Amino acid sequence: MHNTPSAQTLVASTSTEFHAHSVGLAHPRQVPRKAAMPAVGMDANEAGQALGGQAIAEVLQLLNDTLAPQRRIVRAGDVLYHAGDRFANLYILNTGFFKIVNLSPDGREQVVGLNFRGDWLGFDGIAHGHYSCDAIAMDTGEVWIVDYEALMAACMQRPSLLAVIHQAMSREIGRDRDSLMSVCTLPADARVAQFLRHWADSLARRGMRADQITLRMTRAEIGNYLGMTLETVSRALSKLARENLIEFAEKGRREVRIPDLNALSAFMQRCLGSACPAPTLQ
Amino acid sequence: MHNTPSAQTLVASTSTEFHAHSVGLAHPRQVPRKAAMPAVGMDANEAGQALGGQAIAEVLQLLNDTLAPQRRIVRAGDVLYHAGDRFANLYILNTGFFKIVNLSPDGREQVVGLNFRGDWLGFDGIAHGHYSCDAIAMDTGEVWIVDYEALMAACMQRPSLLAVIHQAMSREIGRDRDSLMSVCTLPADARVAQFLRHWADSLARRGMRADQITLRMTRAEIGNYLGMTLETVSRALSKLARENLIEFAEKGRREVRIPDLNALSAFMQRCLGSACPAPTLQ
DNA sequence: CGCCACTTTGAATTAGCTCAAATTCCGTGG
DNA sequence: CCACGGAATTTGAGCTAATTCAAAGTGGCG
Repeated sequence: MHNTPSAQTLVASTSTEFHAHSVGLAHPRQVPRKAAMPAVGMDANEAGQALGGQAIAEVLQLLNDTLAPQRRIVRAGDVLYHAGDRFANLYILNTGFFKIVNLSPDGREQVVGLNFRGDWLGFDGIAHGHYSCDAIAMDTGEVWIVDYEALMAACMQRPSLLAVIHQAMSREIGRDRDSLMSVCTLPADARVAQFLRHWADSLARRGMRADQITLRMTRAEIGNYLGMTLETVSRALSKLARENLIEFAEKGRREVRIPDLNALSAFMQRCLGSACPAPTLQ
Repeated sequence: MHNTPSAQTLVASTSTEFHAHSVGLAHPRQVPRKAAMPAVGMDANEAGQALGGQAIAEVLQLLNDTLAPQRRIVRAGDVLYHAGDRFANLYILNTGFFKIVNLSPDGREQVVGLNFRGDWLGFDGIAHGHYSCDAIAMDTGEVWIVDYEALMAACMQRPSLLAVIHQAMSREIGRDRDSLMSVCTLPADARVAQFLRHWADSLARRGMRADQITLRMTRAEIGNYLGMTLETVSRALSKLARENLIEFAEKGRREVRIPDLNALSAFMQRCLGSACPAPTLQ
């Protein structure tokens, strides 16, 4: 792998393209060795991975009540914060979609996260007092701005608020690790399938329809996020369409219908199976 | 890429075997217990990256004073917690060395993190009330066990303690994202070079000698962590040795001397350069 | 209507994987 | 102390998934 950052530019961070957001990797997490697996029907991982729509609403409510955060409307391409900016705020995404882009000194650029409604942004800035990546809106949306110091002060009064934040950070850590696992262990086709599945799950969890998703990123951005070239993304999508696992809307290739989510997961497994006899790791 | 989880097993997760490095005894281990090693001569570059040895000592001191955490001695192969275990504690690594392994339901296994003295373990469990990965000792060491609830209670009294924890979580997020970027944007050779560089920097930051590192993982484990096969790791290391960027100890190939860290970084850049004209990713 | 960015698809190339064999290590037991 | 055996490592030789290069197709928008 290793797709060179070069030529095929990631397009547009700041471009005007319409939004995008996330999906990441969803995939089913471990069957907890000894555990109580929750939520039926939904991916184990995803089940707890994030709060459901209801919970998100509650958190937003709580924040609104305790801190009356400032609002900010963003449009596609707007940069909420830049790598290197002084850290002062955390942000909560009320509507819209963001991508998180890591930058290396030598010019490499990597999409390391995609965020949906209810997600927090800016945790990366706490460690060093400066954000370590760019947060870029991929669509029109609204973020709530929370002063970190004020938030901490509020937390001292309300432990439940603190718990909410810790859960959000913990979830972020889990998501990032899942991303790494996907990139390291899945072949390209499976990664794309999982990407779609994750996106759909993310929408579903928030109460939005999951059978009809609008990719808010170019093939180049998806490829960057998944660690492959835009051509490979395109080929993978074409293959999925050929096998009727997805359908493109009549016009434009950004709208994707997913008739059967489970079929997508099955495809993923098939990709894996066709190369690995029997793990038995450990 | 996509190295199949199959055949080449990752060795040992849950096993109790001493696996590996029995080498453990015969080499320069980390600094003694409570020595507050000052970390002189550390890499300027890395200085701000994370807490230095001094800061780590202070944090340990603070924790010791406020919570008198329980201690646990671990030996190579010991599992601190399993994916699925009920979350109750966070852990701080006082001495030793851990790997964090993510598991997927279908048997894939992915090393998603490596931890050194001063690092926290267990944040991944906060989100869902269950740990989402395995934490496995790779050498003899000591961890301090901190009851999460008690820690939160203590934080309500001491905001500075809370800040410490948030910084640790934030750093973890940053590290994970850097890993993803490495895997996605660097060719195999560069990834191995960066891995060594990172390891050395981690040691230096903690006041240990960085020119002489003992890899406590098999080639298979390193490969898994870096998203490549063990053969590729081996070839990359051989290449680095051929170019005199590293030297193996007379006996055994687990001990690596790094004459010049900057040369390693230069090598990395060279790997990149030899394939990419000019980014300009805007 | 026409430009431009995005996408698709094909063909050639290659980094990294798979398979295989030889070598070195290291722990164990005689 | 040395021989034996399993595990880890190295190295070579194909093979292949994914990349690179190239060209044609499509859609959105001024």
